Amino acid sequence: MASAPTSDPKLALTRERILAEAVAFADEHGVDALTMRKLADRLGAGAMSLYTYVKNKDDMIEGMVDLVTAEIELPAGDDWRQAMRDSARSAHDVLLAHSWAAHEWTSRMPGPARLAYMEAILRGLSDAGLDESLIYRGYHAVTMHIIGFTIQELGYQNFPSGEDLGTVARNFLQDLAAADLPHLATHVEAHLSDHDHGDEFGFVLDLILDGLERANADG
Amino acid sequence: MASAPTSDPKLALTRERILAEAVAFADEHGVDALTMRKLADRLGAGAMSLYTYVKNKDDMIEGMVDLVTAEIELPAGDDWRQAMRDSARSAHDVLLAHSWAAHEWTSRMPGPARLAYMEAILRGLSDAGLDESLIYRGYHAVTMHIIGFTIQELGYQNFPSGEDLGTVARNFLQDLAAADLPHLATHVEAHLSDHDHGDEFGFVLDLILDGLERANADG
DNA sequence: GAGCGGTCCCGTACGCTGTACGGAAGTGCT
DNA sequence: AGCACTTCCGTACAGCGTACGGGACCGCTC
Repeated sequence: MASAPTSDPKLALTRERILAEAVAFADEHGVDALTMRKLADRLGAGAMSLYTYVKNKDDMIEGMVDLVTAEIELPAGDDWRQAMRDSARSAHDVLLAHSWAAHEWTSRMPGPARLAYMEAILRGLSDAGLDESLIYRGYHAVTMHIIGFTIQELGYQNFPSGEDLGTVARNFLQDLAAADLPHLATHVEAHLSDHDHGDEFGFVLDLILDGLERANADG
Repeated sequence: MASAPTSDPKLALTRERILAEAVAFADEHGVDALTMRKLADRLGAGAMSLYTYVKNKDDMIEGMVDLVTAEIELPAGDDWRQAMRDSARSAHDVLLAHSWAAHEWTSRMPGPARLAYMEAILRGLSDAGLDESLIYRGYHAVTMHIIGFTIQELGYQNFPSGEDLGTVARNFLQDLAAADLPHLATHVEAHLSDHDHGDEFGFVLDLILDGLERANADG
């Protein structure tokens, strides 16, 4: 058996492995279901062993968010609007894929990957030739849109599970009819109807980018 | 002692009183610190007594969000843009005042007050004469902005407490200088400088409303 | 008065959480 | 062989949400 290190039957514990497994777990079962004991089980380790690599659970989730952030494509290329759109879309995709991440993103300190992401967005706006005040505002407008839109989108997924969304929504519609909420009923119907409203995420993003460009031209 | 009902020294328990006290507690200490036992103590009651009026903690928080939502001024008046702006500003103020609420808002089913709020926003956009598709998209754009912007704003308040924001940010700036993040450093400096960037919330909202009006004219 | 059904309240208990602490096991170095 | 160091984890504790069953009081009806 030669010289068997601790990692013969099971891999050695590392911060990276812990964070990756934690992300996988949260993707499958949600962050709320993520506990140190269950995560340790999955890693074939004891709960307390994790604390060698992770200060505490908060620190771990911070690391998880940063790991996810690293998946996002940064804006790149000559056409700043296209670069911005592509990156925003990538962020949107990533945050949808890790549906717990958007919520955590908004309530935690940024790690290195997120700082790099912030820097890249700001550089993108700067490259666009916006003046300083518009860079400042544009940054908030764009990131707000990415996070806000995604969170809103995900909100509808959290609704009473068990039954599928369509059934739930249809029941919901009946309640709406009973109450006196005609516009809301129409809106929910629009959500249910298959006919496409097109690329909503991009639509609002373009509203913002158009507005920034226009303000820059005027200013 | 005449006929002393149960509510002589302390008020009787009601759902309204529980929710109101829970909101007050969350305002003071945050939702995370809110536990059934501590809330019951504040109400001069036992923890399990609350469950007569509240299905469980989730149901209670749903009720809290709805109570807070009821504070928001609904859009009203002939000028739809001004009505929309006023209501959005009111929502922003309310959600800032109850800094835990925006997060809970996005992950829970709407109660009656929130349904009424949604209906009112949709009616406002409908009154503006937008076509159906733009009402659909405009609704999401506007609500996304209100929630997203507020959450983002609040994010900066959650950062390591104890020291004041200025000190923390200045330390943070030094780290940024060490790393190679010049645009981000500039941005943080802009946050720290007192010189006003004006009404950012309204700026982005106007970007969106302008865009909607323009799209409606074009479409 | 006595008895009774109903409402309101809560003490106790259970399973689960994050994590402090102290010790065990294995490594490389002298 | 002995020692310092790292890596790992068993145990324990305080605090959580809440199921369950019982007690205290109300307004009734006889």
